[in-house]
Amino acid sequence: MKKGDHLFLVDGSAYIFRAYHALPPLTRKSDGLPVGAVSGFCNMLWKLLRNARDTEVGVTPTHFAVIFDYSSKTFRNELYGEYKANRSAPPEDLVPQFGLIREATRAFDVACIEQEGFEADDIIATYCRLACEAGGDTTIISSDKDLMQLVGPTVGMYDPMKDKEIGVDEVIEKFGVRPDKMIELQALTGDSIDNVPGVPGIGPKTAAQLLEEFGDLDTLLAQAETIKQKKRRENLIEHADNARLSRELVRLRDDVDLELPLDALTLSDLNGPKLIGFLKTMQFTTLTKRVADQTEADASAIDAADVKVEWESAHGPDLDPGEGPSKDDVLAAPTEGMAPQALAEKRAAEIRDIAFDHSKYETVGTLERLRAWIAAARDQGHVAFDTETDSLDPMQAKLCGFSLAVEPGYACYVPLCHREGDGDLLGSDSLCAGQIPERDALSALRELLEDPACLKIGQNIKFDMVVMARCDVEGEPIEIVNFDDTMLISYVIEAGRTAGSQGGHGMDPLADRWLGHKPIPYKDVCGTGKNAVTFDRVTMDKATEYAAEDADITLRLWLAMKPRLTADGVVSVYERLERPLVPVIGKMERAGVSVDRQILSRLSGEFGQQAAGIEAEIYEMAGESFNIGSPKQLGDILFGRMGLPGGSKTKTGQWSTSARVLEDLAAEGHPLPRRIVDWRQLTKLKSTYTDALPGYIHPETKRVHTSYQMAATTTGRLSSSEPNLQNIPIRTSEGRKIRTAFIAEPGNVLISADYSQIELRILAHIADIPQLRQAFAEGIDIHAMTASEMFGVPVEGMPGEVRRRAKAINFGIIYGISAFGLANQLGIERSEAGEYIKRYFERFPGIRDYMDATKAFAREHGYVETLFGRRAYYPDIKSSNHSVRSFNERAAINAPIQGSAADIIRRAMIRMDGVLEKAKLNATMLLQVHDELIFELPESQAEAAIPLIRDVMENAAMPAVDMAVPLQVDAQAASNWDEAH
DNA sequence: GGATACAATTA
DNA sequence: CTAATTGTATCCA
Repeated sequence: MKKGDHLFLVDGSAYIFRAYHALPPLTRKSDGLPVGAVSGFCNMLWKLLRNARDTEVGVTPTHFAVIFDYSSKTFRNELYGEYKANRSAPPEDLVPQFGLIREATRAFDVACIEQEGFEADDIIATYCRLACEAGGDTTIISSDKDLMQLVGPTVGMYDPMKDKEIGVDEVIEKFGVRPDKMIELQALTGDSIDNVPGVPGIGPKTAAQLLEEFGDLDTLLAQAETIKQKKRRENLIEHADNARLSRELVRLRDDVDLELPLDALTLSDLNGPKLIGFLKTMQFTTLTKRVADQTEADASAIDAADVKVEWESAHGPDLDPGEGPSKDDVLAAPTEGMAPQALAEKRAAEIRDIAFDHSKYETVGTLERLRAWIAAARDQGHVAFDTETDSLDPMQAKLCGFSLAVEPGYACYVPLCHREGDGDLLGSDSLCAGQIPERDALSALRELLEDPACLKIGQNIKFDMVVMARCDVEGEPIEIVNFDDTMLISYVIEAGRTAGSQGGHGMDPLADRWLGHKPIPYKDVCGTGKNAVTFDRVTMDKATEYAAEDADITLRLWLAMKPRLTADGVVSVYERLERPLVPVIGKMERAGVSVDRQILSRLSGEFGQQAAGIEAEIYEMAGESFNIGSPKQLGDILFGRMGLPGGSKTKTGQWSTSARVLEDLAAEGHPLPRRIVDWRQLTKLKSTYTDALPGYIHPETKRVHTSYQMAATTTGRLSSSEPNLQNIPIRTSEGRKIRTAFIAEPGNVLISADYSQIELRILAHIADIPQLRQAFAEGIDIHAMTASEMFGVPVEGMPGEVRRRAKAINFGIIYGISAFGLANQLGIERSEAGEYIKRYFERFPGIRDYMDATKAFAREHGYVETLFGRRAYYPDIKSSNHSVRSFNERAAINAPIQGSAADIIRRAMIRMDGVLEKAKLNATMLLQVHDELIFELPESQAEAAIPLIRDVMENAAMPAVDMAVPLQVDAQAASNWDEAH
């Protein structure tokens, strides 16, 4: 470096925090990766490097470096252990941006500097000194007051956000002292964010005045007795040592042993293609264009770079609590942007105020108009999309039309195959006029749906995805690439908050809650009962009002709700546990499972015959015939006419005829109740499974396609319906037979892989219970271990009954145990159950601590969290009604355990396809049953697939959560589900 | 036909 | 004692 050269030093870490807080949240279009701070950083670097002459800095750099903090552990912590101890962990959507900003620096071909044991400020100070000695000038890109001590004749500062230079005069204007006195000024004022003590009661104004009066800090402290103000005098005397310590903490070191010499910072020519590759990866279209223009590169010829994003690495540079925003940064933010919470509220309120006007919706009848709408959508970068079909089952549904919304109030409906005429008389109905030929409309639509640069917003978009995938007009299924789902956003921000009467995450309740709007009821459009018609028979005017409104509402909901993800710190739950799962589950639903009709029909016959036999026996014993399926009639017979002793009663005052009660009666020697239980079991198996399942076999695929609900439970579990394949019998030998009807295609096998004791393992991890952790680490029988701890019985030769009780207690713990419930489960007295619980807590005090802590957390915050940050709300946990409150407490204790297990298997499912594909295995994931995954694949590949599947599942928590307990997965292959499990 | 009660099935 | 769905009976409009 020589005279006339100019060094730019960017305070990278400070900039990251400042940009994060000052700029509105921005996420990458294709995958929701948070990139707001990265974008701000890139724009700033570009400006500094290319337009330097135009800015007020007025100079062009010859040397350039971006400097980051490496870790919060520096020599200052040895001086003062509490230094920066107040700082909290950075927000979750900032974490992935730390690494990206370093990548950005490299893409700009600028030195990227961080050094262990030193703060960025010390490195900056050292380069400043070296540049000064070489006769060059320096500009520090920062507005941090900690750096102002370096300002002098050859060193200036520049605030890139306010586009403002800070020189000697500006420092004096702001703080009332010359830059070389900044150290002493800060020594007096201290800094609550960095936890620099200072002297109490002294702020910047007083400090400047004192330094002016006494000249320097040592003189001031030596002559402190002469100060008139009593409090100030006492504080200065009492905290003199703190002031001296603070001076050492704020003084920057300019003697860092640099890894990179000053001359290595010489600015090289910009590598346009490299930078463009990075910017394309980030999808910063405006800046990409600008860089391409300036460097005369052809952006379209450059591929997006392969940038690694580590959302989850919990350790490493920038990530320990040492790096919260400094006070200056936080104060600077509100003038330039808004806090995420305020922004979310403002946005929601603005959207709510926009009125609905159904008359403005357009019916699109020509390809030109459709193209115009699609162009508007692409121009905007996002569009709400909704399909209209003739069925709620996406595997049956035929597409009738679709709607788009580009801005609130601007929406259209594109009818595709609306018909008119009398459908009952063959051939008398015909396609309505004014519709685009379906093929043309769909190929235009494909362009939009498959364009990764345009975000498609749906309400339960999995439905639309399955419908569109089945619309393979050109032989290729239509994909929806790059999407958001308002149902899932709602689920992530308010699971549990809106349960019950308020009505969950469907469009109608969401529109009511967020927009104060009641959508046109479906009944008003299609009628009800036997007058109901399918959507393709609705007149196009009515269809447009209804369908376009749906897209309009979806768009508004997205605008109103999306910012809440950032405000609540749950972006990663949505992006890592919900959104990527949508196509995975869509694929499973489309795959379906093969069910053997013959086996079911044979079983149905068997069950029917047995039930009929038992029915006759029952009438014989009862002395009359009655409706066994009616609990009311049954109760009258048993407890009225036959005079048996009743057990418990139901909440309506009826005698209970539950299996529990009937089994107790059977144990007392009455033969009839036993037969009732048998009859009920058989009729249940027949009606719910063997009779109903064949009706779900799809006419074309010949397979059964369940529907998974992603937003149905409070805890994060999926649910399955139509048919529910998550409650196929397994407990009894009769029931198990039903599983033999779930088969692989000829030449294929089914693999069932299930987690062993996942919830107890999660409990052992969360509550950190040494005995449980050890037992799982050693792979020993967990229920026997519990029994042994509690009852002092050795595991060897333990009676089955003892282990059974311990097992019930272990389950009870996961369910937020109560003496009442445990007594019920084990059929013992409540007092005895209470004794068990007491003894359990004595042996495992950590469990009680976990339960108390969880309840306290839920009461304070109104929600609990899983290991992965998913929230479950329990608004009634403060209820004055004891049973309501207790119920909520138990649910709140259970939710982090059940929910963490649900999160883990979701993670496994999301990763699974990629791993199997990479290993060239043609395995299809078919079903999920909470802790189990079912696959179908060629028999020859089963041996190779099993270890792979186990590996993905066992390591699914990593790297986000490093479990203290290993996860264990058992997997087997067989030709049917019964043998595979 | 729609809502509710009760009993069954699963993890 | 946690989380779900389904089928039948029953009551009500």
